[in-house]
Amino acid sequence: MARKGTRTTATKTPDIRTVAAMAKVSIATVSRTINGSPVVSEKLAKRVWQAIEQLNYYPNTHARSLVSGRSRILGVIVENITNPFFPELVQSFEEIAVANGYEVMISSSNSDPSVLTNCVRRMLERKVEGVAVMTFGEEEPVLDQLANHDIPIVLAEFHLDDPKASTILLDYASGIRAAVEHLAKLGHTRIAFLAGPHKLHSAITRENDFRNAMESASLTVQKQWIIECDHTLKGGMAGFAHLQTLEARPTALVCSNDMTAIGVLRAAYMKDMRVPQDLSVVGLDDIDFAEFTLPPLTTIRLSRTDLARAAFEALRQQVEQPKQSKLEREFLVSTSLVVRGSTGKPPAWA
Amino acid sequence: MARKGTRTTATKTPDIRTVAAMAKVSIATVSRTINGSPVVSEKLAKRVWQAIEQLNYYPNTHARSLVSGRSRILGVIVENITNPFFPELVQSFEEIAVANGYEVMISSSNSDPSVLTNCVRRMLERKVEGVAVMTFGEEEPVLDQLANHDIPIVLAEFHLDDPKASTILLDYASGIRAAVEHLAKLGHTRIAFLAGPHKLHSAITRENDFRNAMESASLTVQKQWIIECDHTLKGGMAGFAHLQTLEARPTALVCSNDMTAIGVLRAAYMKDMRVPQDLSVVGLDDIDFAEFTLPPLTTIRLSRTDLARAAFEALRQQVEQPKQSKLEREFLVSTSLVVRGSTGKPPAWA
DNA sequence: GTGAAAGCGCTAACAA
DNA sequence: TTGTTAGCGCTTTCAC
Repeated sequence: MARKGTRTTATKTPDIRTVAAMAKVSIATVSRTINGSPVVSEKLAKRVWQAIEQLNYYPNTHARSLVSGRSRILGVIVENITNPFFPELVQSFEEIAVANGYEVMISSSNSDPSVLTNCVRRMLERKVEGVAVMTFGEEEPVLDQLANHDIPIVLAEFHLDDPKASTILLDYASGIRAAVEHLAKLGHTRIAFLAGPHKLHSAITRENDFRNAMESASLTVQKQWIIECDHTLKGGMAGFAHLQTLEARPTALVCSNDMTAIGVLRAAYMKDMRVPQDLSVVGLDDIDFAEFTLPPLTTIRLSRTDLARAAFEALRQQVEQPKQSKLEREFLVSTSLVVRGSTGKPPAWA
Repeated sequence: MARKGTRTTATKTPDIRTVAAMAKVSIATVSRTINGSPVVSEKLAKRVWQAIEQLNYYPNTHARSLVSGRSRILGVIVENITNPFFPELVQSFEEIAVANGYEVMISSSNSDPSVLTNCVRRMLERKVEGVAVMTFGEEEPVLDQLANHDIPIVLAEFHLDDPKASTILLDYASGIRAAVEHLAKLGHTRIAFLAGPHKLHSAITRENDFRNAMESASLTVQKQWIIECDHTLKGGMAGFAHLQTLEARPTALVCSNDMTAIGVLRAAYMKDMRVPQDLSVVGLDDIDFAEFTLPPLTTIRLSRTDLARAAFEALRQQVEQPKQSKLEREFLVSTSLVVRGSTGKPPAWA
């Protein structure tokens, strides 16, 4: 094989045998060298690495996975990668995973159970070693599928009573409290909350956290100022419009997510209301775009990097040294306030 | 890894033998059934599918790839998935690929050659059947790597003289011409262009297309109104600021990308200039956020769906029936104008 | 420390 | 039409 001056002729892709032949060792030695086995003598290892380089050889991961039983692939399921919340999450997860020698398989569920089922199937076929389900409330359909296969799984805000399953808890309370305190310090007392859809577990949590934060700040929550929106731009616009119909109006607004806040910004702009002079607005998530709105959005940051790190850590632990204790399978990700330009003192009339 | 006859306890994940045993057929029949071979009798096929379902069996793609020599994985390299241009591209590509029985491996180069090299290596190890390099101008480092491995590759706006390489050409001209005509029709004659960094091939193309469009519209291009920015928000703000220092000012602005336009929007807002009353602004890309700016951005849409479709098609053709002709390896993606709220009549003073 | 050889789960000849 | 069998490229005993 190693004949004829090892130039890049139109030969076949080199395999472990090609390397072994060129380095004049057995394929076992090549394998050991690649996998960093300490028993290989330096001399042979050097020859092997040289051959590998010269042949431009890459080990075939399929063969590797097949024989070792480990694919070193982790799956990530998000609701939709075009939702601005997810790209950064995916990116961080991938970086961490790759740095730790894992490959990542990404899929969007598009909030469609059949799509979800299908992408879990694909992941199972590729023999992923663990799956991070970052869909925030559409988990049910995959649970059985995954659990049946005894694969480690980590869920955001969802508890699964299975020793292979971990949970990531999001601590919205701290960020929401910081937001309310920030507003209170500016002089606001009339604070409204544009909630998310009540079918979402996380939306309800956020709303409750808001109530608690108000109480902590000795502020009164007006029932009519808590409005259920739907986490979209249009929802935010509608929420704002509804608030405008009220006799008594708030001077500040905390929104259950950034898109809602951006909707408020737009609706206010169209009504010639100035933010923050006439109305202060706070978002939640800190999507990349929050910094580019007019004015830049003050928001409660939910760090996607932290979330990704927690998800990866949860999975790795389960893969490498399964934790029996339920507590050990729980991870907490916190939130924090990012003050930008959409909050200020309340208007004079208030 | 001792072989223990054909055990079939519920503990281990079922393999093709398990299915064969349960369906009382040979593993070849199971394989044929799964792969839709027409020779299998209905009766046996039914038994096989039943066993598959009952066992919750998923074929192991690693074994499949190994023996068939086909991984059915396509690689996509983007510059950075958190760049708003890419998520939709990735999403579309994945949808199309999955619908056609391919899996997708996504990687970000982060504009770092060593990261890029590393992710190509990982793709090669996973034996991808083709790679779409959507980095728009950072291709060089991967070219040799990929070309040496004789793998189909498709590049955006980059020609590679290799029978395995296809190119996607982006027709900015049509969209830019539409934008200039739209502006001209509104009454603008004083139109500036905030260009991208000249090191980017595509930025220069866009600038030239703008000049041509102006000429076609019988409008004069003022040299001082063509400003090299850097495709970022800050760059757009700086470009706007520079324009303000000029004696003669434009009434409308075409930007080389959306982020630049958004920077202009912000800078104008801070200077209390109203868009579009005082200044009309046009972007390019139509990132998801363009529709959420204040005012919503009129922009030249570069369809990521079309781009994804072209990239997949190029790859598939090369994988399934390689095209020799250079022309057949070229794909064109066009652009179009999306009129929103950031363009209007020129101000009275003009 | 090194090599020979037995499979990992599957597909594709080739037989029957 | 169905079954038998030889590998795909690699890791991992087990000898030496």
